[in-house]
Amino acid sequence: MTAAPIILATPFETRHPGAMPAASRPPVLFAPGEEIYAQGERTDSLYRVEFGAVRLYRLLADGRRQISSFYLAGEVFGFETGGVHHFFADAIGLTGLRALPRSGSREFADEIMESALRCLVRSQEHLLVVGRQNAIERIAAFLIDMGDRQGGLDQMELPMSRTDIGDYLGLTIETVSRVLSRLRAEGVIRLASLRSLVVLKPARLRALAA
Amino acid sequence: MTAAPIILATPFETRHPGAMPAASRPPVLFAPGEEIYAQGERTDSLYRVEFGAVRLYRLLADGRRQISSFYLAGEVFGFETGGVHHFFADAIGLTGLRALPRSGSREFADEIMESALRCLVRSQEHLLVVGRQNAIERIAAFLIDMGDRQGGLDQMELPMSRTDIGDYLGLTIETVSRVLSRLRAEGVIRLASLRSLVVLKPARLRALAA
DNA sequence: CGAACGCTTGAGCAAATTCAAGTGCGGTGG
DNA sequence: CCACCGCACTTGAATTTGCTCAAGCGTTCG
Repeated sequence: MTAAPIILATPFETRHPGAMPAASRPPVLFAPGEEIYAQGERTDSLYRVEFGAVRLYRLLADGRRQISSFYLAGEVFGFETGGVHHFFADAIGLTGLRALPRSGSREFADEIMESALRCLVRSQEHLLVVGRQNAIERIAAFLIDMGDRQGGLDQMELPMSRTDIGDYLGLTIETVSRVLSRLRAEGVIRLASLRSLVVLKPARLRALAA
Repeated sequence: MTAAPIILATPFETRHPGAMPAASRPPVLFAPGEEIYAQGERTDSLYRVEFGAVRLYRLLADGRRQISSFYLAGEVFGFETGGVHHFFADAIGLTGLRALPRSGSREFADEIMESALRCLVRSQEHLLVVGRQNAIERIAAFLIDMGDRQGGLDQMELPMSRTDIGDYLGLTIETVSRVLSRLRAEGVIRLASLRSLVVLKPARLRALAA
């Protein structure tokens, strides 16, 4: 949640990608936990994740956090209205971003539109998970989604912490941990390490997600 | 959830607004509970609500339902990707819709884009409510939102049933009812009728929503 | 080696759900 | 006009799910 103490020895580019002129430059680096933008800040560009992962979230006054989405390598984020960010965005691990120009050709605009709409559909699908599914179903749906977005294999990396997963799924960190333990105990998944996971019984996992 | 037995004596227009040619025609009527479109159907237009109200939702295999949004008079809905609907939409009460052309001038496209992005922001804000707030906070946030969308007065109509409200907020109908009863008992709201509500203590309601 | 951090696990608790009766209102028919 | 019926809503009691609080574990880093 707070910026990590890492100091990037050789910043590739100016610290603010919005100021970056063209597209074919090296990506801007963000340290683990570093803020990309804050709610209320002005926005003039979109970002594509080159490597690493990003979390988008909102906060309540008392500190409760809801992560609305994660963005992995290759994905685009930063859609906003009125030229102002409505969410916070920060890098999860060491992350490289490339700014995309807001304006451009008609085809490019259409592509952005399509991207924004996919984002909308995804967001509303996630609402179904958070609003109407129990803890096991939420975790199962999350793991399936993460797998699909990492090439559809049954091996995946979870770049985010358990707290992040909880704040994404509307659960506490303890519940996330308990459900993962239970899935492990049942032989549905194997945790190669804390952040690296193999699905041993994909069919079973899919059944749990429904 | 199912189409009401009302038969509209004189349909203003063909039953499918997507087929409607221009914009300046009388609106297409939908009976209470009537389906506007289904998940998986092809889409080629957007809709503006002229009067009445619309619910957009998704279903789980076992019948659990999550309403992702309500649309009231003046609001636009129907944004989708790949030309296919990802949700079900139906009329809540007697509802009039006007189809908007998908294509058009650049300014019109920009307006649609802005509308879609507002929709995205709204959806992600709602996720915070469903994912991280308790029953009282959810109902309070819902009432405030409904009031704002009906002119910002403290008097409002709730066109939807308690079941709809529950399916929107991720609560059961009983919990919705209990919370409304409690707000009434505390003098925060007054229920003129089941579907008509007055906020007596707006400040208190706002405090509860946070 | 010790401290810090992220994660796991357990026990008790609270909030919301489930199950089960009621209540009231609008509409229909006698 | 009034009684009845159906439906949406309300209310209560018991249950369950996930949360809170608390302790312990393991890995990493200074």
